[in-house]
Order: sequence, then structure tokens, then C-alpha cells
Amino acid sequence: MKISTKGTYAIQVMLDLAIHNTGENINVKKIAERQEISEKYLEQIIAILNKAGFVKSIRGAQGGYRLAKSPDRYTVGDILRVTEGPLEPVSQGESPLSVWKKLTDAINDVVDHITLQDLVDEENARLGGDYII
Amino acid sequence: MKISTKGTYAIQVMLDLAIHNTGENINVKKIAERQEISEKYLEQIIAILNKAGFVKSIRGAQGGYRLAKSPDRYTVGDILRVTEGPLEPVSQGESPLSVWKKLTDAINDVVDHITLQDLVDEENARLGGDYII
DNA sequence: TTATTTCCTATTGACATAGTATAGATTGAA
DNA sequence: TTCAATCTATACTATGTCAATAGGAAATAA
Repeated sequence: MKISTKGTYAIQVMLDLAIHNTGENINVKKIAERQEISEKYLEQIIAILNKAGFVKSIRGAQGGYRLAKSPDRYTVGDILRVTEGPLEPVSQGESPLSVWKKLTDAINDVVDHITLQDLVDEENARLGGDYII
Repeated sequence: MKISTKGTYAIQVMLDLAIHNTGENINVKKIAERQEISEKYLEQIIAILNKAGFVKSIRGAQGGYRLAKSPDRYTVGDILRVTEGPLEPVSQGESPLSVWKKLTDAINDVVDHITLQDLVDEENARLGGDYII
């Protein structure tokens, strides 16, 4: 009953891009340093986000990544599902009890009502509001 | 983001014991047949339920298992946590975002408000109510 | 005693996770 | 054009978990 690091790292990446959104491109190295994630592994996760169109990549020198949309237009559910697959703790049909559907619905309901902007706000509040970009 | 078969099998076992509760002991073989689960693997799962005091075992010939309490006194959450461990999709402290706590709370809230008796009722309804013990 | 049944421990094959390694393609600043 | 910075792709590996399988010991009814 775990969300893998792939999913949590993806959230961290998106949050990092949202918070450090100065107009400059952000490269993998910086994100990896700030989030303390292996650079090479992070590349693989960002590749997924890129293919899904969640981030825009700018290649070449001074390249990097940016969010494709504003943070209020991503939900945590969007990001988790693209990295983790369907958020369904028991496969459909495996055991025909309504409890599994209720569980699936509850999980998706939570993550679909929290946006990336919510996480940004939370992070800003956590840092006391007096942090510099 | 999966509940393993250990957890779902445990629910099936408990439900089987609840439904076929005639006063006689129910042995692993019968449960394994009815639920279509490997007999040997089932032994291991029942051992967990036994150690947790959820079922009572009677050894020797004509032995078997029974529920330790009436079905309305178990929740699905009780059974899942004893087999799966804490229902916590992201380990505490791993990523300090409130979304993970909300998710944990939502999951536990669902499974803690469904009893084994609820599953029995559901199963009886599913079978049209005209089934024989 | 014998058949049945639980109890206990060890082992295994398949698969997923979380990386690491290597090579290469593309871009843009100088 | 040069060349470093950056993304892209693939392969490999170490570790762990899952889902059994296997074999036998201990208990008990008949």
C-alpha cells in the first residue's frame, strides 16, 4: 500500500518548478540538488512528465525545464497517475467487494482536489512566507 | 499503490469464516477450495490472523478455525492493517506535504467504517438472499 | 495407532523498485 | 564552427517484496 518514490519525486519536481518559476529554465542538476534526488534517476522521472506534456523542455546550453501550465491547473492526482498508473489499490474484478471501489474513490477524491498551487501555498506558509525565490 | 493479495485474501478468509459459521470448525482446505487460493499460502495468512487473535484455531483431526468475535466487531481496516501493516501510502517524514496525511486519513476512514458484517450482508444480497449455509 | 489437521521454517521464481552506467543526439552561446 | 551544456534512450544491477511451494513437526479425534 505504497506510493513509490517515482510518484513522490514527481510531485517534488513539479513543486520545485512551480516555486522557482522565475522565467529562467531550470535544469535537472538544480532540482536534484535541492530535492536531494539522484540526478540520473530524476532525469527518467522528468522524461515521463515531459512526455505527458506536464513540463516543457528547452534543450541546449542554458536549457532546462519549465511548467507547461500554471500551478493551479495541475492536480496531485494528475501527477501521481501519470507516474504511478491508476490509483486503484485492488485491481477491478479481483475481489468483487464494494469496499475496494469505495477506497479507490476516496483516494482519487483526495488527490483530485489538491492542486499544485495548493502545495506551493503550503510550502510558502511552511517557510514563514519570508523566503526568497 | 496496491494492497497485496495477503490483505485481500485475509478479507476473503474472514468473510468465508463469517458466512460459513455453523458451529463446526472450518479447515484451511475448505476455505482454499471455496476462495480458490493456494492452500499452503493460505496457511501463512491464517497464521497471521491467528497470532493477532482474530481467529481461534483448533488443532488435530476435525480441527480448523473459527472467528474469535462476531463479524460486526471486526472492521476491514483491522484485518488489512494486521496483514499489510499501516495503511500509509507515503511514509511519515518522507515528504512533508499535508496531502499524504489527508490521503492516509481518507483511506483509513473508509476501511474503519466497514465491518465484516457489512461484507456478509453485501455477499448475501449479491447471492440473492436465497443461499444456504 | 492412524488419519487428519494445524503449526513452523526454509526456499524459490518472478517481478518491481531505485537506482547506475554508457552512449548519443540536439541545441545554442561564444 | 566549436564545444559545453543539456536532454534522450537503453541497458544493466542490486535489493527487496510477492506469492507461492515444500517438508516436516506437533496435536488431537476416532
